[in-house]
Amino acid sequence: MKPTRKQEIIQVAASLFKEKGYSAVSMRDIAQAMDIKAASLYNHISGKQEILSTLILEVAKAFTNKMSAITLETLTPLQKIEKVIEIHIDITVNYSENIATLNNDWMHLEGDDLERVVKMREDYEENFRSIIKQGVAQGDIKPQHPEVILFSILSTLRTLYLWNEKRGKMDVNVLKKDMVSVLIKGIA
Amino acid sequence: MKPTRKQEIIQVAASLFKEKGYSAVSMRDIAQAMDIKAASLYNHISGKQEILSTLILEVAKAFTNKMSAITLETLTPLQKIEKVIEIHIDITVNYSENIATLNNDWMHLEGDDLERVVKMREDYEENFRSIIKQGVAQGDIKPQHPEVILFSILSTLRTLYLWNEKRGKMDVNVLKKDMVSVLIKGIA
DNA sequence: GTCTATAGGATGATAGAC
DNA sequence: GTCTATCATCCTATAGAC
Repeated sequence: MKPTRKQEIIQVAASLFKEKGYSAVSMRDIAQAMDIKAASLYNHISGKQEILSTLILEVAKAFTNKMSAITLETLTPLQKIEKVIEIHIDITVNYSENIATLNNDWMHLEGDDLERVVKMREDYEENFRSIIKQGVAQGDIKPQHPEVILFSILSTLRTLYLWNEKRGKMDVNVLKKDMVSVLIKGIA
Repeated sequence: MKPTRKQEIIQVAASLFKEKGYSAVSMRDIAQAMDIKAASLYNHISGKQEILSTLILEVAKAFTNKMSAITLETLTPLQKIEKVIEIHIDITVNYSENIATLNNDWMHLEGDDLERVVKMREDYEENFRSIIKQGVAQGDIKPQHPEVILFSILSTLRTLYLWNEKRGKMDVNVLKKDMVSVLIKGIA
């Protein structure tokens, strides 16, 4: 599929945003990377804000959809956590630049988009928290502070995008197995 | 100890940088937060870059020093990892805004400062990697990919600063114990 | 779909008065 | 130590020609 000009702009912008952050990238930077002038961008997009919200909403929706699908499945809590780890790796492989922007520049969203994304993130976390609490209640997960478990797994998964160079050489399925093992069974 | 005016500026800037990122905060923003005019800032600091490099170098040095001290101690690899987790929590409690800036805005450093900080981070990672490899060699740590272990622990520790509101209610020593347990022994 | 030209405002930083 | 005034540059975005 040949990308539309709009999709091209968003992809180029995503790569620059990942490198320097939304605020440090100008419309001129994006245009220069495409070998056109900044004014030409506005024939395809309404402004810089549209690039940001498109980029972030795309991947935020992916996470939300996958997570609610997992919640509905009939699996043990530990199996669900395993699935969460796997979908995180899959989405990271496909949207690594979007995730950088979601993590680092969500606060530069404006209006309804900001509210929506914050809400999606809260819902996601709440779903994850429920899985952990259920695992603790069933005795499958250690009676540790659920917040500590949630935080430590989630921060590893959320920064996976930073790890793409080293991961590049690793097979995705090997990475999934290792990650599941380390996060669930520990290292000792 | 009463902070100097310069230290005040850096502290106020750190808080704003943590919230919106270095590039999105103007000298006028910093001045406004101190109830003075932007031009007055230049009586105390040479420019925005100086704020950034002071902030980052301060905490980068703290990590580097603590890490090389641990390397020299006579402990088992697992005990060393335990110590690394503990010093990360301690430094995060004391420098939470600096760490946000180190993590998110190091690429906006210029000249020698940029090189120095990148090198310090590489050295830090290399020390950590050595500890893990030694643990694997001795059979104390699972023969998992050392990179996966390194990455998963380090990304949890590096984003601890994001967790200060929830952590606020938790005792630091309880947090250390839980974190060590989750990261080393897993959750199952 | 891209260009030139430009508006209108923000930005980092300096000069010089108090 | 802070101020006002200002400079030179950069920013997002628009208008209108091709």
